[in-house]
Amino acid sequence: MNKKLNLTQVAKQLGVSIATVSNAFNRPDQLSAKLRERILSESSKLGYHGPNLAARSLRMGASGVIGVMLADSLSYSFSDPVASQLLQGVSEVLVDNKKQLLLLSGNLDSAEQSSAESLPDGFILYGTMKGKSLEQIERLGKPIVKVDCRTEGSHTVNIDNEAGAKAVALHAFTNSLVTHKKDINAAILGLRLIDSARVCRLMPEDACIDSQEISQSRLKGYMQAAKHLDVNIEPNKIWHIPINETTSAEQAAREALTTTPRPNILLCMSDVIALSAVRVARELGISIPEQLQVTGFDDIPEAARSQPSLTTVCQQSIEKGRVAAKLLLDSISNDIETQHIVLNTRLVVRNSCPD
Amino acid sequence: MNKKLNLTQVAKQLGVSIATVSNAFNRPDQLSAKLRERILSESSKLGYHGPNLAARSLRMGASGVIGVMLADSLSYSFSDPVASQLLQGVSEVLVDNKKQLLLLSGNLDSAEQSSAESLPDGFILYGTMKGKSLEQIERLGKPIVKVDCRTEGSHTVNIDNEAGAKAVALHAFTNSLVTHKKDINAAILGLRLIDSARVCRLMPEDACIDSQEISQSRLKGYMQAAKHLDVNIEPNKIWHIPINETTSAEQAAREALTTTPRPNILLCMSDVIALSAVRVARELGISIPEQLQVTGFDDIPEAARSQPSLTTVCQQSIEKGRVAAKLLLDSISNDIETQHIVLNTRLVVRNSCPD
DNA sequence: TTGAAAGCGTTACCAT
DNA sequence: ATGGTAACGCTTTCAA
Repeated sequence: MNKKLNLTQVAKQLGVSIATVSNAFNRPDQLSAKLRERILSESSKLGYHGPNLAARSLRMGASGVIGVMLADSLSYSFSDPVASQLLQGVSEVLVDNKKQLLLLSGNLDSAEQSSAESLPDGFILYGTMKGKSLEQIERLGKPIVKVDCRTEGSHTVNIDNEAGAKAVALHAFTNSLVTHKKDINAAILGLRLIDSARVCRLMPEDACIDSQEISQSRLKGYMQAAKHLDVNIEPNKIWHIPINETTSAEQAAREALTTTPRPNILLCMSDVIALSAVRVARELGISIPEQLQVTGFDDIPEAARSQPSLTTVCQQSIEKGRVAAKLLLDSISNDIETQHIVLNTRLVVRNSCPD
Repeated sequence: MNKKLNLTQVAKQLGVSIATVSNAFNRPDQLSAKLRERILSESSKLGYHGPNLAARSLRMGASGVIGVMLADSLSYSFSDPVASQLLQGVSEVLVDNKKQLLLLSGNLDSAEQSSAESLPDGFILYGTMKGKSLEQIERLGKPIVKVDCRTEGSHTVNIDNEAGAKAVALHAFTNSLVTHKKDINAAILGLRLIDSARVCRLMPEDACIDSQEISQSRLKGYMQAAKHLDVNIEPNKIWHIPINETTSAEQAAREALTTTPRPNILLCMSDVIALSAVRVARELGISIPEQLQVTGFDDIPEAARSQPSLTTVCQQSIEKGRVAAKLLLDSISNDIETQHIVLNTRLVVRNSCPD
């Protein structure tokens, strides 16, 4: 087996012209079907499986590779159910369209990405980028679709966080008033509300900060529901959790559930947080939903499986990925005008907060 | 902003030589630190963020990109907790070493991958590839590390499936005999034991087939434990589940738990299956662990969180990914001799099958 | 530090 | 269908 085989050598071996071999791979219409068949099968036998990507993309200015840049570290993203679902949707569409998937993390210092940003024909940016990677990518002038990040200049795909949060809070509140006939004492377990690496409660001045769009929208939705029913939620009933993982979430839940008077409603900004809260409640001997109602956000698969199953807001993460990928592919090939897509959310009522 | 900027133009703009700019990016030692600083910052200002990957890798024959090829579809892999954990470990190491991650799926028909296989400097192959993609990749002559797939020619990273399965089965069996003082009536919910797309029981002749190495090893482990305690498990007590997802798993569990006499031990070849079985048991009003012991395999995060939590075999998926990635990087730079790494498993005893 | 030039594998265009 | 050739952007070598 020859280690390196290129078009020229293959053409020589097969006794045809170099252009013809190239055409066999790229433009079926430029030669007879028979010859094409022969070239394809023979060259495969020789160990040549198609044009070298680097050379081809250097020449053509396009690679067939799509870059997905994640605001958090790659490694964390794989462990996050919501990011995984997004990637699931994205990869579905990319595979269907024979595009490759290059994963980039947006939290790297600088030119740490070796220079891989130059390869993809377009980018999906998930979350809000911190460093200068965003700027670098934008300057490439290639199509970009941003997901879960509001912005003017690029295509965006978002969900209606505010409406979703409002709906689930309203459900919990009215449920408490009507079914359980008791006063509402709600706490909020919030995700990334302020810029701090620690679990902590908000201060009065934090309540109006616009740190991370998504969480602020959800908070706004909760607050609208509260206002609607004349419920009061003090800043010190709102926890900030820096990262969507069980350890931080459990800590916050433990703090929240050991304050007096103890909250009887826990509005959680993610399912991971809510499931952690349910676990802490069980540890503390608090019964759900009699003594405590817990709501989530996202509707990750585990929310339906867990016991008690979780009342939450379905945000269609997989579909979000599909939509983003389709939009990107479309704008790579068609030069369309900037789109801002907003997907609906849906309230999913389950045991942790039943009717 | 100029859309396309290359080394030559940048050099011209900065009034230095093209070689010097190249050196600024690739060989800090070839010029003064001061000049380098200036070039880096100035060129970034101009909108040039480093050499074009296609050109660079064409010239150098190396791209800094690592390909991870998954035997199942990309989209499925993102939904599978074990695959996600592997990717988590892999990406950790790759990021640390400033390598990029290109995802490829191994179940595509043929040259569907556009030709992206030519880009990576090396490959991690996860699972047993079906099509000819494997062959194609092997012919590239680039370093390959195979994970969860036994083979001679390449580096491999595996776990000791047999020992793990034997340990967990022994635990369940002795637990039943000693703690619950009852006879053992065990069924096995197996993953991909035969080549069929449907949930079904094994036939006597299936029991000795070598379809998919991993599952066969686990089956062998279970059988050794059974033999050791003089327990008999007929082929019709062994279910085949074609894919590691809850729907198939629930169906198999339902079948198994409605046979008479009803099994009091369910040995499941994955945690996803075991958690499904636990759910079905609850639906059917079967109490765990009194009436039924369920064991899993993998130790995915949800196994610890679920209620009842799951007795299982920890296979260190994240670490497996790390090890594979390190081995690959090592063999890319050092030309080492073929290694076959086997990671240990560990029995994790929890509520579904307590002491 | 520099300028010049070769060459990585491809595609696209030309005239044949 | 072919053979020839320029160009894609880069790295590397060599002599200056």
